[in-house]
Amino acid sequence: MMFTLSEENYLKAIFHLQTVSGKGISTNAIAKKLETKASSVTDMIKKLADKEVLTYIKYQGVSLTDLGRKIALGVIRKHRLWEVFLVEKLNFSWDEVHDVAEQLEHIKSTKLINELDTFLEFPKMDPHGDPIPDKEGKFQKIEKKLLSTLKENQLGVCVGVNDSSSEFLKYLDRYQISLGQKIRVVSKESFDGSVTILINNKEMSISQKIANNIYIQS
Amino acid sequence: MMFTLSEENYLKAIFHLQTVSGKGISTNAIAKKLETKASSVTDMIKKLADKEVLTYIKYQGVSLTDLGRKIALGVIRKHRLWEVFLVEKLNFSWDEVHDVAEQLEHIKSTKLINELDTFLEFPKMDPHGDPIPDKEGKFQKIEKKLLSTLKENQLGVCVGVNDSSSEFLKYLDRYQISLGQKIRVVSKESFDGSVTILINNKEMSISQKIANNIYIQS
DNA sequence: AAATATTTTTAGTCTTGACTAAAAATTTAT
DNA sequence: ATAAATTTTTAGTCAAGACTAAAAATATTT
Repeated sequence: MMFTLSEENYLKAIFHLQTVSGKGISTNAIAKKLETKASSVTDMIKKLADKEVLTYIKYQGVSLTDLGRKIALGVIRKHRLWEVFLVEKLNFSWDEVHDVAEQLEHIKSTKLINELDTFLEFPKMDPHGDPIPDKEGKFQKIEKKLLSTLKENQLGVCVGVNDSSSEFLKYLDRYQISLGQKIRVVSKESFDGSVTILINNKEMSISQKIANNIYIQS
Repeated sequence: MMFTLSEENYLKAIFHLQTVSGKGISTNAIAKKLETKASSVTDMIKKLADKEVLTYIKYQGVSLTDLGRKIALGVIRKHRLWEVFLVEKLNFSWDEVHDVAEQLEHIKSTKLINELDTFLEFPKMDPHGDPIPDKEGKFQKIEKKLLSTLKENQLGVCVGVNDSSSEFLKYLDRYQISLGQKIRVVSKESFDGSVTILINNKEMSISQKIANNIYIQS
């Protein structure tokens, strides 16, 4: 069975939504994620249900089948391996890889992706700290929590980001926040949720929105 | 100006046809090359003429403009660089690269292709001996002739192939013919055009069709 | 120079994946 | 529990890129 670029993007979007919410995914949520209209989503999920990659009950959202999950994980594996390639071999920075990887993830060739995996020496993480599924779709879940959940005086290490947009990543670069960076919470402001942190012995304040998009292991 | 995957394939096909025939390229020739119908070609060349990448006069075929030529060369550059990558870094053999490169050539990112070029150390040839255009679209034309044009007792080196199909390349592998291989013409059969050649001190006979698809420098 | 054959274009249709507008179903609020 | 708001689906369009069948133009024969 073959899947088009659009179909793969739908499966990936639904997979990501599913790992967050657990429940059946609403038409609207998919539309929002893919920046399209709900009516387009209805059209597509009917087609995907026919292909047995998801189950769909009118007015009740969708849920991936095992096959759908497998295909989504295949696309995610490709996306993340290409990101590693771009950063490690082609001098891309972590804020430049997303758009190109979005294209490369749709290249069809099993040999290509497995040889790429070998060439890169089987990386377990992409440049944003997200796990790379293996051939079978298995990946390690790492223990992580949002920076915003740390208490005052707690210390942690940045292990990932929740937002991989170029704007956000550039912001992090400016504040010297990268994967592996040690971060200590100095104080938290209950008024606006902003957090004062200590990085490389420098104190700085970041907004709640930022703190909600940085994953920490502590 | 942005070009779709289909548009790029048309430009590439017309470019290749143009380098052989010199003249205006007929609708039928394009249809044959792209394995599509003449009517589809007419539709597309109208659109490409609107975009000013080719000139088109009804019933008289088409010819690329400088812009069209530039875009075609960009796609060819990408195709050939990816082929080098696949062979040199990912253990592909020369008969396995074509289909994957056909996909990769449409990835849009100037940084990607120029960094890839750097990573590969600016190769001048792809795995089939075809020249790789540089950023400006310039490439070296090498002196080469068909094996079938060599005279008896002449010696030459294989520098390219005219047919990059997997079947043909696998045939060459079986007969130990690869780029750089020294080949001596022992005798030629005027009856069917077949050629007896000497490779690694072994004599073998190849058909005219094969001899017409191997490029030699002598 | 007709007649015939070939090539090319036109006209109309199809599929994919999107869209808008309106109808139907479901939720939320009163 | 009914009204109002929201979500989802249906119905009808549209553009890209392909197709078939037929018409028009060009080439080739005789």
